[in-house]
Amino acid sequence: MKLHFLTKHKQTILYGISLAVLLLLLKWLEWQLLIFHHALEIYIGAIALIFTCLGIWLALKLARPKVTTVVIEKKVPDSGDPFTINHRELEKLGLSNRELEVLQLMAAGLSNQEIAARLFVSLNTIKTHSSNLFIKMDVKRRTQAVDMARKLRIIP
Amino acid sequence: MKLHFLTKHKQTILYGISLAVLLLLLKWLEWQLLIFHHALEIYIGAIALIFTCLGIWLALKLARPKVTTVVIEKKVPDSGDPFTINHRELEKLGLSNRELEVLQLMAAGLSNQEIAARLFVSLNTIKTHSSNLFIKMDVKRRTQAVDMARKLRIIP
DNA sequence: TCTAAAATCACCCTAAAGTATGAAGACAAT
DNA sequence: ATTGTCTTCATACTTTAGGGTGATTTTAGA
Repeated sequence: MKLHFLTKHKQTILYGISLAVLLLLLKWLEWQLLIFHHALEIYIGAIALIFTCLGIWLALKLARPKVTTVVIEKKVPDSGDPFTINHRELEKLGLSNRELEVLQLMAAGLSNQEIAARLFVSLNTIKTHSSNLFIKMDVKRRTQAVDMARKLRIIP
Repeated sequence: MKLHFLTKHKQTILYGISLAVLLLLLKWLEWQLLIFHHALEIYIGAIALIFTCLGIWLALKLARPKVTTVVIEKKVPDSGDPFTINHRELEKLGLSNRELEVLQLMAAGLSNQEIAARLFVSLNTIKTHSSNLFIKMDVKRRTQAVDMARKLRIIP
């Protein structure tokens, strides 16, 4: 039981010991201060330095690592079919017809102005559609939207 | 030049100002110490606390975030072609290494600002690279460039 | 060593993209 | 009839992209 406790909390115990050593060091520094009365600035500086390092160390040790999810497409050899639309992903996004059209024209490299002309609507309409589809796809830019759409096989 | 310096080093300047404020605070604390002579422990404690926080803050701000990558494999029907770079087309375009890098990051949906950060160069540099590659590829926009690059099999 | 291409950066300016908000008509479902 | 979504459009504003120019520094080759 005791041994298990030791092994399990080895980390914590080590931290505790380190802290104790640190406090001893501070006490020693304080004692030094009594001898060299004009070393206050040095003492303060040392304290600052030590605790800055402590803070950095704490942050690095304890901060939870950021988790990023990366979708990697595993290619599966498949017969001839070059491209089939992934209807499941498409429905999951909830894009409307018009938004999908705009997305496809974006992927072809058209500007909003050109898309508007192609679809016989105003530039503002295209901006609205694009903004909405960016929100639905959770992206910030058209290039991201196109990239994601390709990865999800929504567009060729 | 000056304005750009201000905007680019805004972060750094803010850090500097924060540090200055912190030092002022310390001076003030020191002055307090002269009045309440028995507050040394409190003073030291405050220093320790402040600099621990500073350390934590520094670490969180400046340390590159640890990234744990969670890979989710996603099966995608593939036409048996595992993408081979078309070196002939690539040479025909005459893109430089850096320009190709920028193009690839564009295709991943990054903004010029993000590309600059990724490649550790300035925004202006990325703009220059992108302009040059647009000329070489004879396109007008990044979206067109990405589309053409995919069609020419220069990027996946 | 000299040179040409590549890479870097800055400044100014315009164009395009994107954000936020509001609104109105069409149309299907309840 | 009311509700909700889609589509359309506008206005105002901010941010990003892109064009043009000029410059310095690296780097690789003749």
